[in-house]
Amino acid sequence: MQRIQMTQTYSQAFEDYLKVIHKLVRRAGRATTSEIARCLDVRPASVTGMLQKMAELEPPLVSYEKHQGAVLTEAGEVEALRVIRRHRLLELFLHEYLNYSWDEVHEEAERLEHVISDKLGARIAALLGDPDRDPHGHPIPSADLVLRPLTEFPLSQLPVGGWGIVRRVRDDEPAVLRYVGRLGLRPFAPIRLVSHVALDGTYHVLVLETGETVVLGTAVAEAIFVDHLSVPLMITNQSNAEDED
Amino acid sequence: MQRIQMTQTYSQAFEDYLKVIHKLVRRAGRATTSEIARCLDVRPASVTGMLQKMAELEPPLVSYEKHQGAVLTEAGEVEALRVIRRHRLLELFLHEYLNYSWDEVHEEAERLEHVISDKLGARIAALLGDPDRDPHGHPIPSADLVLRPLTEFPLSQLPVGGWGIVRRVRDDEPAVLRYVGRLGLRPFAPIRLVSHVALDGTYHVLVLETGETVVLGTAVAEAIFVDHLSVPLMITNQSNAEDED
DNA sequence: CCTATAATTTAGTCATACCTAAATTTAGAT
DNA sequence: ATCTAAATTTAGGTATGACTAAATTATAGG
Repeated sequence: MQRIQMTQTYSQAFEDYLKVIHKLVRRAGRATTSEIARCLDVRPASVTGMLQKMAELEPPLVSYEKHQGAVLTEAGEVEALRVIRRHRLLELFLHEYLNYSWDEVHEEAERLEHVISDKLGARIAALLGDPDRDPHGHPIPSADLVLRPLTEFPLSQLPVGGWGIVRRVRDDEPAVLRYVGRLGLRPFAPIRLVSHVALDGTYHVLVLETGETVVLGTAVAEAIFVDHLSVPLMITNQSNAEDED
Repeated sequence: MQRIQMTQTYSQAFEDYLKVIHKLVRRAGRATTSEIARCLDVRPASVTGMLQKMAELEPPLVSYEKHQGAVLTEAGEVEALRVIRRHRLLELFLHEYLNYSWDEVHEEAERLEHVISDKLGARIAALLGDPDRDPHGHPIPSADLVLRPLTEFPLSQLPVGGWGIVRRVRDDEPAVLRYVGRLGLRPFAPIRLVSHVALDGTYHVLVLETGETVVLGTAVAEAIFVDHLSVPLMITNQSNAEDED
């Protein structure tokens, strides 16, 4: 009465590579050896070795040619999305049920994502009501592994004077998350880019909900992703829609 | 602002060895190479190698001499109890919050116990109200790693005619757990050993709560642990304290 | 077009944790 | 006390997935 593992399972290392390659391919069309190495904090030579292995599995997880970087195959995409789904479900679960703040969830989920069964993933998803966003606003792939396409772009690319709504914040820097959270820059927060000082690379941002204008450096302004918001008034309070700093 | 891991951390393999050695030492005073091998489903030669490594760590986790088996050192005991606490907290958590039945929790906890942080362990313990039993009745080491001493003994050792109360059931055989659970033999269930048929090794057991007398084979009777119960009446319902089958 | 630099790959190591086969030690039966 | 069977250890090997150093390929500037 041994339980059979229906689903092929890959090493933690492979799962980490798949996640990173998925991210880099989304961002740039392909994942280069050195970018993967940087993301995983390993040496490029190690990445070359792993890409060769992943490309020679049956089925292959990546399509890889020497010096050309890698992209995910169909099978690789599926596996990557499975890991990403587990990760984001776990983040939300830790946040909702175990009192984790949004800067703490990532690190714990990084380890748990590799060991939870499909059953546990499904139970967590059910408990959370089949959610589609993690605490940082990242989309959670659906149970059938469809990932909502991303429309948002870095706050740093908002036109000066333009309104936006925060959609997500990069989750891999706890310090950034704590800082940004304290400023009220959380998913769904309406904001306006008041000005950009090219001299020192700062962005002056009005946070509608607090009425405060905050000043962000480039690193932070590039870690916050927003959508355009044409009519800011629809949201909320009285008269500060035209406040100036 | 890197987070420092205050607590020394050991490989999953070491943690598994520590758990098994802890169990065997409790049971028999020391853990032999072949018993460890059987429990972990590895070859004795592999165990020898691991015992040598664990004995030469600083601090050593086991005290080991050739051909004499191993016992845990103070440090090994602490680590073993930490893993056991995580395992049992996880089992109860899965049972209470994620709809796992008592035969499902062990397998999932086996993997999770190696990756959850102290923080997550503490949050789970708090949520559960600092429990002292897992779903199978095994004691959970306290936060300061004290393990309640065991008084219970196998049902098979109950004197014929004697009353007992189920304290715990071995958790590593899902089929046994499902079977035993269906019979009502769960922790705190009062029972009476009606008779033992030496011929075929069966035990006839009255389950007070259901009024049924069930027949158990040796394997099952040795997987159920009970304490003596002098006065069965204290517990519950009307007239079946002296029911006979 | 050619060269310097950056990116990548190859070749060879290492640690972990398992394995098999063979040698050795222990322990029980006569 | 001895011999045999069981338990244990040693020796040598494998797969993973990292590393370094050296060789190779790609690319951008002149």
